[in-house]
Amino acid sequence: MPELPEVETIIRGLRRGVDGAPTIIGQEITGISLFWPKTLATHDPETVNRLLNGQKVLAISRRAKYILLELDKTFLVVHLRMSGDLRMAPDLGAEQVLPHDRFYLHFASGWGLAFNDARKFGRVWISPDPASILPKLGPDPLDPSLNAASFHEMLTSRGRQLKPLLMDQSFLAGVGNIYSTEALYAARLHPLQNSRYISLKEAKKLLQALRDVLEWGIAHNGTSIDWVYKGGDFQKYLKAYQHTGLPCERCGTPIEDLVSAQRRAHYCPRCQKLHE
DNA sequence: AGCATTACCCGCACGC
DNA sequence: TGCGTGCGGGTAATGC
Repeated sequence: MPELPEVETIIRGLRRGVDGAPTIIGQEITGISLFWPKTLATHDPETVNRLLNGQKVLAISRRAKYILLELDKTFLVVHLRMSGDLRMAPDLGAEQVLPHDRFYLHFASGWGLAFNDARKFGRVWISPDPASILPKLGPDPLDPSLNAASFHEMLTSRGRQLKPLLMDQSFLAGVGNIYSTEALYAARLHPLQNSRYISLKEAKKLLQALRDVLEWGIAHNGTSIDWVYKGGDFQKYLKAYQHTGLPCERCGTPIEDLVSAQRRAHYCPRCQKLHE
């Protein structure tokens, strides 16, 4: 389910405990179960059991859309891709509890961490050095050290369509289709606008829009737009994403959509004009 | 040649 | 029932 707000919501739940489950922090691993072998990208199950057994979860965090579970001696790195989910559940046995459960971490407490993933795109890595697992990633839009001037420089030095550029994780890390669409709408920038001709003022507005949309999404526990992800309600506040044919909230013009880099983009043809 | 950008593709559930 | 679609990104292909 992952864009940054959904990943943040999942992490927050695991850290604080949710739906009667305890926090994941401090849980001691007693073993794993693996129902879809491709899920585990780095080792065979026997090696992983040996590597993880007896270790405790020290912390949970994220880098871009990657979830990092810090253990005593290594890291568990998780990417949920399109349809993955992580949940704490009691009494996870040797058989999967829900359809599409792919991987369990069993804890000494009797609770377990389940990795559920209908589309089988998600992956789990184990490494003492997460940086060696992660691909080249751009700055996080929520990182306060990213300022308008450097964002402007990033945009104008690239000469690419804004929509696919914002979703390029090596350019900016954590933004996907929903929140890039919403941010461009809020900033009144066309999804196909060439980034080379973005003004400083526009860059500042776009960065602020990205932050507003992401923070608002986090505050609403993410977006539950289809069967993939439940629990969030940010879909109630979307203004452009999947609004094709509906009137623009600002000017009443019907929202249109187009496809760029294999991904759909929704925009107001009147508010979001292309320019040099 | 070498870097930057784009297209294909991976399982599956869902809605028209 | 069949078919298009998709909250992602690695890798191959192509472009500059």
